[in-house]
Amino acid sequence: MKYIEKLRKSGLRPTKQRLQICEVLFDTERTFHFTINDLVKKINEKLNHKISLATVYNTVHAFEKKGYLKQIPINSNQTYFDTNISDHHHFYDLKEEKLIDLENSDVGPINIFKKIDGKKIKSVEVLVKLED
Amino acid sequence: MKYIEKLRKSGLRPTKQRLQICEVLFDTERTFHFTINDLVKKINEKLNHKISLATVYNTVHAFEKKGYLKQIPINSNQTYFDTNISDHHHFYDLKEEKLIDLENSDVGPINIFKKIDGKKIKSVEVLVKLED
DNA sequence: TTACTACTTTATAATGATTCTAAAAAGGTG
DNA sequence: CACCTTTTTAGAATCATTATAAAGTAGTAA
Ligand SMILES: [Mn+2]
Ligand SMILES: [Mn+2]
Ligand SMILES: [Zn+2]
Ligand SMILES: [Zn+2]
Repeated sequence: MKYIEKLRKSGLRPTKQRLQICEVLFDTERTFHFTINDLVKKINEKLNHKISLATVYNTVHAFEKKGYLKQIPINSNQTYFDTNISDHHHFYDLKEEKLIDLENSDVGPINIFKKIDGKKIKSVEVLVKLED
Repeated sequence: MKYIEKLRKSGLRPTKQRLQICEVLFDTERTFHFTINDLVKKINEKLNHKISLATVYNTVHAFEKKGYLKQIPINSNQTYFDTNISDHHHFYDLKEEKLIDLENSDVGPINIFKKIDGKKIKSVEVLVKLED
């Protein structure tokens, strides 16, 4: 399996559950945005059995910490994650409640003129809210 | 009181609780960011009695709907609000877990080249995460 | 293979922010 | 005041997320 090495390199044991979650998350044509609930549904569809909810949470957080997933800041009662870990921005369709990627070429360069002493910029994220 | 008219114009009855919350939120030198919990603490400090939690939630949401408060999208278990309703962006200090305003002059113009059919841009918000 | 240890999974309970409920209180109007 | 609507409130309910702790598994070295 191609994910075994990836997990080992990260210091994560390649367990059955983690490998199966890798398949659901990363064996896709396109990247996508999801909540934990979305992911549990995908797992139940793709596999014919369940992975415990605690494991799904644990795994997603482990993957996020290792940089294989990104969390998207958005006002929702649920946390949104992204399998697209490149630097990029988002549309948020308020009616559909769906995120849409804005690739870097879709957004002009962003200049931040203000500086805070002793702090470095870690990331710059743009959220563009869409209405009808 | 200066807030009575403001509330009346919005179709909100100027109740004692709403006026007191107005004082805590808007009788300040500077705008600020807060969670519901922060606000409850401020109310308990400024006034010598409590306003029920449900009323604080109701009022904040009513004010947000009327445009007197903004919600700031951020990854937190609590919802952050802003008394600065101008178009502006934010630093988020990851260690302090504090928002810092970026005025429009602190950020260069932002160009979004992508369009989605039938959708209009409602807002563009930049979140700049800071680390040490 | 076996034994050992650390890590992982799991069911379940706990937490905590937010929302709901429905009855009491207060505002607006005449 | 009398009437009606809106608002407040305490408390319960909801629900995403995290914690717990016992059972299972992976890695490793004898
Ligand atoms: Mn969802
Ligand atoms: Mn706070
Ligand atoms: Zn994305
Ligand atoms: Zn602000």
